[in-house]
Amino acid sequence: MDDLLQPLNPPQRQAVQCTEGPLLILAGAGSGKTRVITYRIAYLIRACQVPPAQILAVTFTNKAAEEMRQRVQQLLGVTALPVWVATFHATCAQILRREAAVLGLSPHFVIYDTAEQLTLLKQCQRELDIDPELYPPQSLLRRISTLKNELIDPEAFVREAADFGLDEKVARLYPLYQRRLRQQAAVDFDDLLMLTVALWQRHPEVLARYQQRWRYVMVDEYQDTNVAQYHLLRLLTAASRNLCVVGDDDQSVYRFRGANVRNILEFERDFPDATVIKLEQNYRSTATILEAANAVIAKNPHRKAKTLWTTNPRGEPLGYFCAQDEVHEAEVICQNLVGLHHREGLPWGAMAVFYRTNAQSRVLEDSLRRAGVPYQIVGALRFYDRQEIRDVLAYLRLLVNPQDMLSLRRIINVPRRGIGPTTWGRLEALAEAQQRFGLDALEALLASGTLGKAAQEKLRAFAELLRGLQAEVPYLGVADLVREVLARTGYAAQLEAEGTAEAQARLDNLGELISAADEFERRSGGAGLQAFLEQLALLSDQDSFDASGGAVVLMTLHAAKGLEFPVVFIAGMENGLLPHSRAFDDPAELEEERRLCYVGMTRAQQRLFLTSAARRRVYGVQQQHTPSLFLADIPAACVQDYSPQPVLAQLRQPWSAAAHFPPAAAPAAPDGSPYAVGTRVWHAHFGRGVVQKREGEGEDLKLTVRFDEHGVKKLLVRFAPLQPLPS
DNA sequence: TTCCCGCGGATTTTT
DNA sequence: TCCGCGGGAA
Repeated sequence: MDDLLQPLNPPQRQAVQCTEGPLLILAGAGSGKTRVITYRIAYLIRACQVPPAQILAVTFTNKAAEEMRQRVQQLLGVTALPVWVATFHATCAQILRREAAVLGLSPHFVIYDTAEQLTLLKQCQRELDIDPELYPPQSLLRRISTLKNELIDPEAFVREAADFGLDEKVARLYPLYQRRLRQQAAVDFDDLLMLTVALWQRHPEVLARYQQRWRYVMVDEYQDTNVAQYHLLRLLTAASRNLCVVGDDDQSVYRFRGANVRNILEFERDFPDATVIKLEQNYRSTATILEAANAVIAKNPHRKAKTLWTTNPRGEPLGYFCAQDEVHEAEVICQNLVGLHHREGLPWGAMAVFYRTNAQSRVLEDSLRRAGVPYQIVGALRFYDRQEIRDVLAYLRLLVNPQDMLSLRRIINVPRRGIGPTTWGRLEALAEAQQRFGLDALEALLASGTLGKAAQEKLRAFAELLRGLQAEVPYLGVADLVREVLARTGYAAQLEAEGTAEAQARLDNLGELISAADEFERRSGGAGLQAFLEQLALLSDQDSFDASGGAVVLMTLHAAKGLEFPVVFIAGMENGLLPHSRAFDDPAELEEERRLCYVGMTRAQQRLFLTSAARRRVYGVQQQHTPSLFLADIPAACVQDYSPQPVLAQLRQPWSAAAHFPPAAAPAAPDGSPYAVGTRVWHAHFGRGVVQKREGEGEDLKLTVRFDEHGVKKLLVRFAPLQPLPS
């Protein structure tokens, strides 16, 4: 057994051998945390004789899960292993399907993604006559999502919600939204977690089954868990107490999604008998890269004390370049990629470019394409978000769950079959009146004889089409079902008839969908349509990343978490972008931006390049940007400034305004007045704020301002004691 | 019912 | 800048 643990350093070995009771592994970037988890699983099985089926390992992405399984199997020299390795969401989805009956949920429920949630919420909003201008659906949905992540169900919220403002609206919307979900046998991402917690809390006998089934629980990326996930873990391990969590508070970057750093910071309070092990030796990066990253993250208050060190060589200094604008920036990055590839023989796939926002990828893409550099973008326009794919998937979902009104609505007139809003309105009214949904409602409508002759005939043909497809489900594989849908609905024929390049691209994408279905069938041993759809719904952006590909990788800093590359570029190192402009209002947000920067820097093994642009087009508007304040924290000895006019030295001066204030100057609106959207302002009563919106002009200029302390106000410039802040 | 046009809002990050 | 939605006309 000792030979199994041979490759581990002392703290790693200690972590692996500490198998009983609560265990917190604080694993710094590049300290071999994945290795510790995989060895720990192998050790439990081989040395402690734990049956593999009693082990649960939770990861953040499906990809990470798959990799972990492979590695454990490799360690143990087996080709299959009944260890449960999956994401929280996938695990909960499985549990909910199995236990659906107890909750009064259909076991064939569909999982709605963000776009579908938004569609449904907008419907509810219209129904309740809540003005989308005053209450943007996005904000309402975010609020509901937060509530779910905090395990506050509609009933509870209605009891405690404020009776004014956004929450008053949410208190009306949330119950309706939830009711609509259930009517069509749908759940959203957050429901997966919230419902599983509810299931376990209300049905101790069900919980007991899972407690016995999974006696050893391991969680990766614990810093990114939210309240719901925290409760899931507490419930599940209440009896065994064998909970091992691995994480790094410095890499917590999903606060906006409800992730709660508290979980990791207070693990020791939650589990007073917990063992805590720190992994502080970094095996990934050069000493220079590590020193630079350490210096950046050191500025954050509220961290667990931790000092990463390495025995790796110092390596090259970091490179920094301040470009004129974003096009120039992209070109410089591109030239360097080409240089590294041709002069130093680095494979394209060894290099990655990170950025803060997806919008930044476009300019980079243009440059790379022109230069003939092969690249892959991770997560930008997801394959499964394409219209044609979503259309076909809507058909497939309807076959599994005929109650799904959202999918029905999506495809009832796609391709065109002359069924318009009037008929749909009838269907919706009937659904509400008779509480019958989806195909069921459709057939009730047909039977009611209230439709006109033409509408009746069209609808009948459509219902027949769906019933026909439904009858095929038990007999056909997933790929064949996709082919059937494409053929029988006339979807493929319509695209072929179009004959445009765009239509051809869509057809190609659909071909790829068929391949994906084929692949799924092979790998899953014919698991069926429902499993296929579920896998797609829970796919993450990172899952599309092909590590073996010989292409430069482009992705957001968030997507980069957990990966590593010999060479890393971080573009857009500017105040307003990294840190993002919306983070300047809130110290906690600013800390998160710093962590994001740290995550990006620590992905690099050999070389790290940082770039910024002095001017940048945002929504087609030119903006002046100052270099990121994070750059000032990198020790001078670690970085070389290659800019035509070096700026780093100046940035490090403590009196440098750029290091403390975000935008360069108060931007002026096209009409020359000083209150452009985004301008920071000072109000005699409300204090500091940011202009959100302008209405009217001249004398009547009205501003919507979000104040740091007093929320959103509408002000008439003529009367308000207001002045723009210069920077 | 469908198509077209014009306007407004978005862009932070995502299981 | 671009996309999506809503409203109005054919």
